Amino acid sequence: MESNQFSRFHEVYSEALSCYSAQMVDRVEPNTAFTSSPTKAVMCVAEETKLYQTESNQQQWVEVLVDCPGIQGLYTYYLPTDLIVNPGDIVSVPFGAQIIGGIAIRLCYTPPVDLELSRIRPIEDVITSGFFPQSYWQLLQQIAQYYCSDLMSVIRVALPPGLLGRSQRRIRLKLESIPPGAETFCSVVAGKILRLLQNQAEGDYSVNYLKNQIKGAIRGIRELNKRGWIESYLEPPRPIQAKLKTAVTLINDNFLLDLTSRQGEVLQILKNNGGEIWLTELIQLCRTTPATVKKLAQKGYVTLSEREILRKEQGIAQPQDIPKKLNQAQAKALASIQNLTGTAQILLHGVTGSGKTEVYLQAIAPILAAGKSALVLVPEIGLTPQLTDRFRARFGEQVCVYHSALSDGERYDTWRQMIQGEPQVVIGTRSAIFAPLPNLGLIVLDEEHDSSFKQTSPIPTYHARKVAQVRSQLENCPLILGSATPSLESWEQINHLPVENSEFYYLSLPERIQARSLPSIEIVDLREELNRGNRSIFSKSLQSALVQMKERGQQGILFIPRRGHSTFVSCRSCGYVVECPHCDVSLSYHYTHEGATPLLRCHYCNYVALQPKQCPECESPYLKFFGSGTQKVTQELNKLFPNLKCIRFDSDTTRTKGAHRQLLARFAAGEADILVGTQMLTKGLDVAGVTVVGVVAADGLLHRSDYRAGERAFQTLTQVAGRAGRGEETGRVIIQTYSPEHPVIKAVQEHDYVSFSNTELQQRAELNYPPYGNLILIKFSGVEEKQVQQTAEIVAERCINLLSSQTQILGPAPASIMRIARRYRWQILIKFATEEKEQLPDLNQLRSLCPQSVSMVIDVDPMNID
DNA sequence: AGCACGCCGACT
DNA sequence: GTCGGCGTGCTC
Repeated sequence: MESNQFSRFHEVYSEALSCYSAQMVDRVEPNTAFTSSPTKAVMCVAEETKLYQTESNQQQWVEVLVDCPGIQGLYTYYLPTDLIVNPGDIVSVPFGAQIIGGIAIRLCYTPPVDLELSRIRPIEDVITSGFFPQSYWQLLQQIAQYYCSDLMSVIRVALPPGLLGRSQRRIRLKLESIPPGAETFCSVVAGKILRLLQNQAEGDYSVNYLKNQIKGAIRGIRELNKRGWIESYLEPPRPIQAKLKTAVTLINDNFLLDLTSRQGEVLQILKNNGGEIWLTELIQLCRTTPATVKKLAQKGYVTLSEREILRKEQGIAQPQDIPKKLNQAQAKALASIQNLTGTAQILLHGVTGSGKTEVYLQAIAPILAAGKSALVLVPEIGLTPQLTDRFRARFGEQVCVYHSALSDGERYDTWRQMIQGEPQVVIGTRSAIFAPLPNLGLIVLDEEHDSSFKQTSPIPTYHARKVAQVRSQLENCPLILGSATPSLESWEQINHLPVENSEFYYLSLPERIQARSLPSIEIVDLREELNRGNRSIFSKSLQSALVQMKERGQQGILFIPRRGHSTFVSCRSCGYVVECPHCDVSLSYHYTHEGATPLLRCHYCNYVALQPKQCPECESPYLKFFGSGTQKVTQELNKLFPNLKCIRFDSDTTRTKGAHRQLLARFAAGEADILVGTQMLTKGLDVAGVTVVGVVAADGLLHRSDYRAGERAFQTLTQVAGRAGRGEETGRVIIQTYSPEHPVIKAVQEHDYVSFSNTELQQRAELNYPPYGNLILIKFSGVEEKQVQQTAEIVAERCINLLSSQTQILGPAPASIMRIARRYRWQILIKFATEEKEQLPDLNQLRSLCPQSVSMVIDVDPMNID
């Protein structure tokens, strides 16, 4: 039986609160985070406190940071006598016509001087009380500042979705006042809405839903309202509810004669089960009814209580697993990690298959034993069920996962369970770096080079590694960055930092576990292949490797770097390429099933079109698709090797929940010989039977305008190659390319991270790119091309005045894909030396230069600048 | 984000 | 003349 978590939850809160308010008030500095506060009185609160203390020592005004896009600053509310609010509480407040969420920032004895008392409205409710530990609040503020974002936006990523509620306008039918045949004498839109409402059981929809369903819905709603057929109302935000379950507790085991035999049996069973059990279980166990149990409660034998239960994503039960024996390098790394005290950053550079996970596991065990928690971040949790399974096998119930694919209820419950501070391991994706663990002992970023740790939109455009670094300092705990191909940022930090800065450590796992060798990598020159008359997308080498693989009963992976190399349709006669009408990109060919009309889809805005029968330009019927997507490769494979069973693994086949796990499980069980897929294959896939890895065409990765293209290509290819030969058999990797002499290809072939990174770093240094210089990308987008361009020019102009002459301002220039989803895109790139970061002015003020129709996003440390 | 208020074109 | 479009501006 679970303990009463609900009451524990509140105990934790009240404890936290006692030391909380004072710290909190100190930390709010009116001139940093809340510059544009409409409440000017903030700064003289301390003095006024004395003045008013004799008259009233009640803090009846609360300044609230409201959750409303485009709003910054604090709003003052008054505190109804029946509510207790503390700084840091999540509250629900009226705002205009709606009710929204917000954070109570501070309590005041006096209302702001420049505000009429009658305009101040009351706090509606307290949603969650005092959970932000001191260092957590600092983390949020520092991150907001670093990423030129507002505090509320950072709070939004940190909190589970739906916690900050928002009221919604809904309409409902007034059945009694609708005349028969109503829709025949009202407008078409009104009729549509009427019919929709009539088909819904309650006759009730949110206005937003109707707006999405029917064009011009607002007009129809107004009409119906005027006719008096519907009424409109504001539904207050419904906070996520804790899920309750009834527990039955035995309180009197002195069974008297007032019991029927059935009741006696039930009590006996309850007693045998430890005296406490869920009502549903008891009913099932005794084959009885709730009425019987209620009767027992009336007679005073048992009590019924509502207990909160936590919805937690349950992994498949794992057999208990014990720590594995470490090889020398692993043992050395573990020892170094365990010697650390306080904040420190460790780069754990281990080749693919070197057993990094085992080091994490053994590093975490003593943390848990010491009553602390650990945070493990991974690129995409859905892709690595294997990792979570291993953690569950080792730590059982102490493991919980936190990522965006969880339902709101699951996220909310997991989040609250984390606050309670029981020692636990949280495994999650990017946003889990904000997991509110009060007693953090270790943070691990696995595959720290992975670009999914960076958020591109919406703001804040944070990188989980940066947040982890700040957090590790604030929480005074170590941070492990693990990778086979460390990001150049992390590598540079370790290698060229002054030696006396002992906060950084480099630990290397240069060999695979059990002395397995790294796979041999063969480079195939596709130009030569063509010269020899092989027009298949598979080289002779790859073909023979696949045949051999099948003969030996082994498995293989075919990797297709899709981005930049997707299948586009073009005319053989005139070269016309079918493009998306909303974006400046070509449409991709999608094969759904045999005989279906081919669909063309835009990867940026999801626009779908049928493939034209003939070229719209020259009317030639010869439209052909180019490139090799997963579909085409699978088809070719089936044609060439009909006896090879393959599984397609891409965003088309893995869209549904649990699909990743299912496909991987089928593959691991040997149901298929080959897994064909895109980027998703590169991460954490560990199937012992895989001996062959083929890269169909590496060129899509190599030739890109982005300055990070080389780094990313090296990482991706190395990671993919690393999937081969993880079992007994040595692996074989075949990389097909038109540019075999490319330095990235050479470095991948030699497994030579060091020489690759040195070359790459040299180039970065010359051009002052990260990690040597810092970048900030300011992105503009809007429907009106002229307006977007003008705004970009005005902002760039202001930047020149605002920033020091040391700072380079590149642009404004149109983005390389100039239009996405009908919006034109321009950008400005700011490049500056790391030392200047501190003196950078607040770029957020540039927002005031933007007309409403142009959106501006500040991307600090952008990953893509093309 | 919503929802006011307010200013211009197509109708009774 | 009014109705109803949707462009700015405010919400404690």
